[in-house]
Amino acid sequence: MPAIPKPTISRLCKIYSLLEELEDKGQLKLSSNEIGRRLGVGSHNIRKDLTYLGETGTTGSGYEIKKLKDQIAESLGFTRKRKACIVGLGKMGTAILSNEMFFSKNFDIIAGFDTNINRLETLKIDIPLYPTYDIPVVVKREKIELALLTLPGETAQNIAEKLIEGGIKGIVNFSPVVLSSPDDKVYITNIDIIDEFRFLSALFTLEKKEADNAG
Amino acid sequence: MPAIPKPTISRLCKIYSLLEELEDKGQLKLSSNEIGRRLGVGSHNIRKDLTYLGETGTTGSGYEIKKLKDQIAESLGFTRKRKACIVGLGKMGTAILSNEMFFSKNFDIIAGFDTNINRLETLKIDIPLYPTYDIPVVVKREKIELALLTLPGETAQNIAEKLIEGGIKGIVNFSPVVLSSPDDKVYITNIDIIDEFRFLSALFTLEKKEADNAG
DNA sequence: GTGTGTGAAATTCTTCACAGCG
DNA sequence: CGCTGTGAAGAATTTCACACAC
Repeated sequence: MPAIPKPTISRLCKIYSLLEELEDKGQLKLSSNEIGRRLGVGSHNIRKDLTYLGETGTTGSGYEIKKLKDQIAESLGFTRKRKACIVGLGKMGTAILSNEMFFSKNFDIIAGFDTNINRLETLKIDIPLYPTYDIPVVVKREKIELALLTLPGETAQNIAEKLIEGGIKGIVNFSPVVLSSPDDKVYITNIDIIDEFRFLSALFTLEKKEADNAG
Repeated sequence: MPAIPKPTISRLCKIYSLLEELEDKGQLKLSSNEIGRRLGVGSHNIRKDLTYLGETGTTGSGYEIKKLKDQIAESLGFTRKRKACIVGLGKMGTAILSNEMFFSKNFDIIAGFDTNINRLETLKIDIPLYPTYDIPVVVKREKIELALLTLPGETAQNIAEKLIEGGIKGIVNFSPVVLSSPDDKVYITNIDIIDEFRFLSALFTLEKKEADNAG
């Protein structure tokens, strides 16, 4: 079987979320058409994506939600919970932590870190908290695989290096700087709301320019 | 000139952020190599991206930061500020608002909305606040182009329709549901931290499977 | 020598079109 | 019939390789 393309992996993750949502609502089946509509993608594309899961169940009238979900979980490795941590417990970090949705079935947030030691003492969070200089040792000891960075600014790169020193495998960076991986063994995803706003603005602009050229 | 590919637009937005950051630090020039390293992309790719800006300045030893930034702004429409709003003023929404970085040079957040009217009265935020049923009329009146959704759950789709009714042009959805655009005139970006964690987990898993197969 | 610019090649990804199944 | 599965065609994107400029 050929390797699964990155865009397909990304869509499968979203499909998985969607399946969770629909399963909670009690829905049992759905079609590639419905998935496509919900994700803003053609149904062809969805069906093609699903072929990478090996056999996807011979239905005929759509996919069985529970089964499909299990197959994605199996292929993509969502069958066991992974350990994660959060670095930066300012407003942003605590907001994300308090959002109960974050305690997903797939991840356990087992540690929090912050540079400000006083803050650590006042927070009412029921996960162990540590100062950031403990990152390498705690990450290594607890075998933490994933980290979420919610730092106010500049410090992100510096912290990322501590995480990597501890052997972290992936980082989702929510801090307003572009984080780069010094090492190709560590995967980094940068999320930046401003960049997303810019992306959308660019789409408006380019769409408009095109229309002007056509007219 | 051919249309700019979407992936290129996305990278140009990130490059723009990077240039802002470096400009603030007083740096004057940088090479495609440096940009590529910071973004985790090949320098070829960066150079190719930059050719879509028309002439990018005949340098020879890298790009002049200020000039390149202006060219991106010009091509992608970052020359004027766009009006934006935020819907959902729970912990997440207020955290993002209080993050001063969000008051970017490119966007003005001129309104906030929340369903909970009592909450609106207690918040100390210096932008006008409205209940969500006012969304269509306020968005239309203020000519708001962009919206950030930070809602706890289910309500997102419903709110999105109110925004569209008001004539919004783009939505960045931070709520934990996949939002779909009922209308192709409205661009929607879904950001979901769990999905990003899943994506990274999938990469680990697939990388490992591949290694196992090879061994 | 270091670094950009770019057509062409290579690759990756998406779309199509249609066979096959319930 | 509606819906899935899939090889083949097509399109979009990335990578390459080398000419040119400082």
